[in-house]
Amino acid sequence: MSEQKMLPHDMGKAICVLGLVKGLPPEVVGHVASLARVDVLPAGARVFTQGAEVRRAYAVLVGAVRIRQIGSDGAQALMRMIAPGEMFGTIVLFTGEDYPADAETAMPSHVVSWSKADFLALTMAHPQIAINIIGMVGQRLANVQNRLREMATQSAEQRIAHALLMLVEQNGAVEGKAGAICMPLRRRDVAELAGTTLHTASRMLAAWEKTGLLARSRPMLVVRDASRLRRIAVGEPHRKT
Amino acid sequence: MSEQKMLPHDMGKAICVLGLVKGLPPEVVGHVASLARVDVLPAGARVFTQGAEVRRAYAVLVGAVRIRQIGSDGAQALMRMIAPGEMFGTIVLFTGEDYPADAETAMPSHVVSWSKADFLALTMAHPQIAINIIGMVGQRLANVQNRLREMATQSAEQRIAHALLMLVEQNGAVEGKAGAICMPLRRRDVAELAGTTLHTASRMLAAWEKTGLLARSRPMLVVRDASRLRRIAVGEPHRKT
DNA sequence: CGGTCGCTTGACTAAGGTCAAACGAGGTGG
DNA sequence: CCACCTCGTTTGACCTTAGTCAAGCGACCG
Repeated sequence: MSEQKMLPHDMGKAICVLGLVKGLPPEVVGHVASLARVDVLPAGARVFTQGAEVRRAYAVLVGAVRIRQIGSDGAQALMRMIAPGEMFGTIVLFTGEDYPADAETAMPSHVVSWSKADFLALTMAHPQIAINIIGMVGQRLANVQNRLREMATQSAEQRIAHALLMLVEQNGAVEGKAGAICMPLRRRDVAELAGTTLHTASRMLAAWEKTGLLARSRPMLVVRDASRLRRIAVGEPHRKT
Repeated sequence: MSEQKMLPHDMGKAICVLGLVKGLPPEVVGHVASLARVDVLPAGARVFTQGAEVRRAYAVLVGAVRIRQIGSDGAQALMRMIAPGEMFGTIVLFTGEDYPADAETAMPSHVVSWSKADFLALTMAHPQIAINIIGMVGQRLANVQNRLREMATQSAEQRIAHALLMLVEQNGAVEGKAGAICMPLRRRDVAELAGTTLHTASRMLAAWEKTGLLARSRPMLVVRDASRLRRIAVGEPHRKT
């Protein structure tokens, strides 16, 4: 795993993008930054492995990370894509369990991390950090619960639409009705995000590309008409009750 | 909403069952208890409503509470059943959003609660409480993520089996291979938990009752053979990849 | 005793998963 | 520079799961 330290003042700036340190005085941010380690990773590098003991908490500075969970039966689900500025593998530090998923870079990335001991100490020392973490995980929880409900009640088409919309929001690169998803996204990724098969996802996306709803700029996707996609996402009810 | 205060020393004892106050000195537990309110509610009472402003954090002392989310299309999903000793409507206090779901009693219940201001103040004053909350929500998140993966990859039969197993674990009333689910559970509840329809759930449960895997003691269910149910839950793979 | 609510059951259907095969682009080595 | 190999994708044909529609039953409550 290739790794390097940034200069302190660079770190301070880089760290600021994290919600983690919101509301903290600059000197504390500096302290948080001083404890951080930065790894520069190629695409496809494993950051941590499902079932492994938790040693560090992570965040993405540049690039993207795939968080994938594998069931005991071997079935895979893509829990989330991590965009720059987001943390991952953090909450599990507080539950004492092992990593519940695999994390691997989806493209060349810079990943910052803290040791478990340092991170726990920071949390105890600065209640504001704890509050920030609760807020972050609260939003994650709300997000996952929404996906759970969608998964339970909506059609494959709607779920795929929702997955794309989520990715667009997450990446923020929106202009007008269009929004780019700034990370490599394979059909299989979309399928696992939406809880469907590679084949169904491929058919659906191909159809949408045909109607100009989507465009592809090689490994990335561009949503050309977000409002139409949103209409599909809430679509006409397919189930009753 | 019928409501009453318990005597202080009773509250202290009752509050102790909550993971919230784990590791706290007795006098702090007493303080937490002194700020609590207890409501005695009949079955079917609304505790809070999806979309309403967050004012209080809750826990169940006796009884059971259904947490149900309704999508914009009207589709309903049962996010969780709350058993005695568990908290609900708590995390959202820290995210500043509205309640993301409805909460209503599934049977006559005693519900304890704290005001938002009190609860936040407690959290700031005692980092250990914040840590406990992160631990709780972390486990919730892990649980929901597991359900999400199951929802995405498993058959209706497996998901229903998982839902029942989860409820048995949650209620702890296990003896040998059998485990009672100590709360009223309608077919519809099981269906919404497992992300399937009333009809499919009914068929499945009826079949399992026929083979002696399950038994029904009026509004509750008893799992007669947990190991067989577990075998169904992990069942032979229905999907590839 | 009647009404409501929850449950059961059967017949039908369609969404979407499975199986199979082939294509295209990108990278590598001869 | 081309041949080849691999990985991701596309597409078609088929079939199963489970959702939909439609009744009817039984139990509990007022």
